[in-house]
Amino acid sequence: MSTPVSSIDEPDDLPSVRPTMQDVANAASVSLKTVSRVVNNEPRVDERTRERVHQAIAQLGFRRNDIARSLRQGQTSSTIGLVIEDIANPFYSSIARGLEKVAQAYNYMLIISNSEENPLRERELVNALLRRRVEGLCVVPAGYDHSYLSTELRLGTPVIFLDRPPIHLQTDTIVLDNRGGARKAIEHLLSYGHRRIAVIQGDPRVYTGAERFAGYYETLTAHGIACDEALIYSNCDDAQRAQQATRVLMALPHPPTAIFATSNRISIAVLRALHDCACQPAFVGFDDFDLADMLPVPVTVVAHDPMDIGRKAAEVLFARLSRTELPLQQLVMPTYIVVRGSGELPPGRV
Amino acid sequence: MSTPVSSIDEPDDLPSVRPTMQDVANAASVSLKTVSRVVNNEPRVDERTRERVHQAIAQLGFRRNDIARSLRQGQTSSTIGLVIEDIANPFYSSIARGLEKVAQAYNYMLIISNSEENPLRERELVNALLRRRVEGLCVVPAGYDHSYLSTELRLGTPVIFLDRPPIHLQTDTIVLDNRGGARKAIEHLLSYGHRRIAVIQGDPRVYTGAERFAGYYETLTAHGIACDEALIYSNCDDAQRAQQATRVLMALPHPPTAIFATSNRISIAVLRALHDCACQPAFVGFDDFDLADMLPVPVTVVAHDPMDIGRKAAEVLFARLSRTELPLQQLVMPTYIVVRGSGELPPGRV
DNA sequence: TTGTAGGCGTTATCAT
DNA sequence: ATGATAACGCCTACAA
Repeated sequence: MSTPVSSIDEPDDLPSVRPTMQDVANAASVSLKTVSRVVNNEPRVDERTRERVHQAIAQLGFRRNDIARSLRQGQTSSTIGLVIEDIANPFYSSIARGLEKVAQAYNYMLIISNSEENPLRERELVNALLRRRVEGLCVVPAGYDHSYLSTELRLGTPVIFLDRPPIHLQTDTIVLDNRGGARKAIEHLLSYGHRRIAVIQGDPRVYTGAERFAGYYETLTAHGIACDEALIYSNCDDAQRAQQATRVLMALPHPPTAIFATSNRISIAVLRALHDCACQPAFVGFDDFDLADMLPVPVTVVAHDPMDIGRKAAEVLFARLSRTELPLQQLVMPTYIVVRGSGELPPGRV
Repeated sequence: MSTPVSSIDEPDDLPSVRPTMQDVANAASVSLKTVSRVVNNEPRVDERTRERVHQAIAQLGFRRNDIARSLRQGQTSSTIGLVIEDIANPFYSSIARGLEKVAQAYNYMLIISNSEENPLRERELVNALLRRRVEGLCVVPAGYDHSYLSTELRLGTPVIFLDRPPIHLQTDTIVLDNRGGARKAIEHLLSYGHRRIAVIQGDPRVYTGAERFAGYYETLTAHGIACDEALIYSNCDDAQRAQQATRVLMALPHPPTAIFATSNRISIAVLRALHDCACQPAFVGFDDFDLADMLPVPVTVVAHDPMDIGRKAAEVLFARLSRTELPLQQLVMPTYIVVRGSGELPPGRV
């Protein structure tokens, strides 16, 4: 073995510790401030000095520490936080994409974290993001009390709620026209002669579901149709339960002639159940999904543009960050029926 | 109007600037260090002092600045970076989910950025993440030269390549068994008697596509079947082109009896085209997708577990972060055939 | 139990 | 054109 005097373990003579501006300054025989000038492309640096500094930077593998940089007052972390239920869900990943697209244009980065629909985790994640000094926050809330954010709002951090409004807190919000979408779905089915329309929904306490159910209920009532309790199934976010509900519904002595599913995941479960039993009621689902047009009976849905939610949220957020005067935003994004076949099946064929 | 002496614009007397530990210390009449102790739950603080500090914290809305905290040597940013092509693509969002799941267990956060398959942007994003001192990096590379990361590796930042290996760089890599998956697909079709098997692929320079095509080519050759150039379509990542290729293929005087699509997106485009024309060759696609089992002819695919790629990547990454001795990782994740119907159609029905 | 001094890596300010 | 010095908000080390 050779003399283990030096702690250098690389074949070249480069140290394996992360270099700082001071290291670069030493290597280039200039002051730290000159390195800072070069790194930040400030003017008034001699060309030869600049060149020398650049060489030292390349040789040492120096990279400006943006964390230290952001510590200086006025400097920003250029980071925004997003809290969602599950990034693997296409609805949320589209929102994230829309957000990130705008963020990239502003040279901001996006920290994404998954609450898994757990109020406690939501709050922990929000706090963790704020401790990291994200400059703005987008939240798809899982909890039922967001007053814990009021101080943060007062301190100037823009917080935008997506898909569901905040509770006990006033801040910018972007939601879908859930109720209107459901109304359109039910009116569509009514216009094809359906009178016994079942609904399969998830947790009725979740805002979106509650609104969609309200749209269902209101519309039937408005058309003078009494809701048959036997046709209402709740807490079917789980695919198993949605399928079971579908089977029970279709086995009723007087089954529904149409089914309305209040979400993507429920729709797919219901369609699977209908696929297995041989019955074919009319069907409309809330949320569009891939290949809906390719199924044996193409699926009519209430669609919307999730990526646009993210984009709009980002626009509001960056407007706030740039201190643009802006009233409280309460945006409602449109929903619309996409007619494909399943929603136009006539009644009386079950 | 009352005297506008104070700059306070809130009804209460709370300042609207973000408080620091010093502010809390002043409010509680203790030293900064005592506040630090309370904030970090250190022992040896008098209960009454602790209480007073907690009150000041609550009143001022103090939140520890983790950016400043991480500046102290030895402290970490507890952040990892992920560079992918597009988070809205379910394959990548599943990877992200797997990663984030493990990261959350370690109390790390995940910064996600989209390269949009642009090598330049990939590099910019990687650099931006490193400037933010992410402690580790996961990259689905778009570029063709990753030597720019060698210095960073030497400095100790774990970098893991996902789905595609790095070029001109040695580092941990997790890819799918692309070639083996393609081989299984082709052997499956061969076992059902197919001899004219077309392939529709994307950019042949992209690693995954190249491997999958190689698997196709090798397997045919190994079985003594000469590849018919007329049955090979490349650069069909665009849905339009994939559909066009399918139509041209099926209009050949001697059309293929089976089609192999090398990706998710291509599969869906091909199936759409086949849906329109009335022909029904056997079909196997690489990548599974939602509702593949619900299409009129359920779709046989080469499947894998994207979330597991993310999980495994995170495990390797955190092992490296904890300085666990670990040889260079070159993981190959398994792929397997999911038999559903479309891949078992016999030849001679076109 | 509590406090003081110094430094993390950068930028702002002011001097030379 | 270049440099010295003082922050930024926090934690470590040590002292009282």
